[in-house]
Amino acid sequence: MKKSAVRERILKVASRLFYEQGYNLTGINQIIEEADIARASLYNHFDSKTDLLLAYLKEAEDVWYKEMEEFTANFFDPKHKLLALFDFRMERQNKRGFGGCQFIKISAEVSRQDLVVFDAVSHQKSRLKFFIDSIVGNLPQNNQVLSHTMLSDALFFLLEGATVSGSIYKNQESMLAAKAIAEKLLQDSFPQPAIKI
Amino acid sequence: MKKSAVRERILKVASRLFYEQGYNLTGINQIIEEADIARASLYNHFDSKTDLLLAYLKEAEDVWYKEMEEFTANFFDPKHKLLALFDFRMERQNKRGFGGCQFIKISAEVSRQDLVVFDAVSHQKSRLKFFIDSIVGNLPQNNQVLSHTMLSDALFFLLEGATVSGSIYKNQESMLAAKAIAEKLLQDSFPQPAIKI
DNA sequence: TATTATATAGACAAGTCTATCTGTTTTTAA
DNA sequence: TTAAAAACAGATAGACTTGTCTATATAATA
Repeated sequence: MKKSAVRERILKVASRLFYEQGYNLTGINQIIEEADIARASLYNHFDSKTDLLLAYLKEAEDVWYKEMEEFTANFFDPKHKLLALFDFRMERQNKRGFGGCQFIKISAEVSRQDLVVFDAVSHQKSRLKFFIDSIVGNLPQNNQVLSHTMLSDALFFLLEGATVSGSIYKNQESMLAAKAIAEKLLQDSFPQPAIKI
Repeated sequence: MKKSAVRERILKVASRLFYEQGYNLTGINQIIEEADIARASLYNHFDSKTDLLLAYLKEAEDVWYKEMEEFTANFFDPKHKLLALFDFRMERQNKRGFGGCQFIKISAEVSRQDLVVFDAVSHQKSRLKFFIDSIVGNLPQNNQVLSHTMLSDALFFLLEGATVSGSIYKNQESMLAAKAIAEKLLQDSFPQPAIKI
């Protein structure tokens, strides 16, 4: 079940262009030109531009999740594993010139009625949220300021908010600030004071 | 200095279409059709489609900020004023079918090199951030879990993250969760225990 | 009332877009 | 070596894009 090299080249070029200049601003002509393949080859591997978009989203999710798991696998302590998520996204955004989240970007480019695309996007987000939930579940029971449910939500929103903010200001300050907040939220609070009355 | 009614009609229709179906998926033809004006009239009031986009962003920022200030003006206590921000955005997103933030959406649709557009977007975000900063400054000095600087960042990221998340899942649960977190963060913590040693 | 500004309709240019099709060449596999 | 599969180049359809232009009609103003 070896995958076609042509197909992979198309997908690679399309992924880069969709991310860097937007889906709607990327034409089929540019893709076949930069991938250096025949027009018919593209339509042989993908039914339509929409089909190519869906393949891009699927591929992007697989790669994103795999890389994220690899990155955070170095950390065993739940607290540091969660904090590593901020480093992961910061590093990624640094590499990609602060273009923002691939999935959020696409969801902003397609029609609201495009349920298939929104499904693909929300699928990726739910997967990240589920990952966070599971790590938070391994934290010591409610030693934090927030309940586990709220902490999980908070970390998710901080990651998303900082990614978007960073993509607007084109810098990593947002993510650094978000990580600092997360660190505070993950701190043990209200330690029983070792005071004898 | 009365503004042209035609200009306003163009801007109103363009605003709706840009938001609901995206900037790139909205053609000049559809705008003049739905605004029921002549093509030449559009190009008399706006130099180009890009010019119309910039006018849209400016108008959107003015309206957004005005409505936000009106909404939160009912609250004097800084804590409740800050929490009202979450209600404001939730109400707005409810009305607009959870289409997400107007400014983030546009930033995802234009080329990265489009600095004029990115300036307009970051201007609106900075204005919101500044507003939050000023209210947080009125809170009792560091009675919260987070320092004022971090609290301000946290509230901003929670708002942005929850807006984006809500626009993907098309529901208000994200904003409700974000508000609940904000409530916790705004709570006075570490009250000096009335315990005598 | 005469003049100027603003609106109208609609043709048109010049280009882009996605997708299909024909026919040829190269690669793969039996 | 031969047959099938997959790549190629490139023309073409047909619809759509932004922006310009001409010419006419309406509305505001002096």
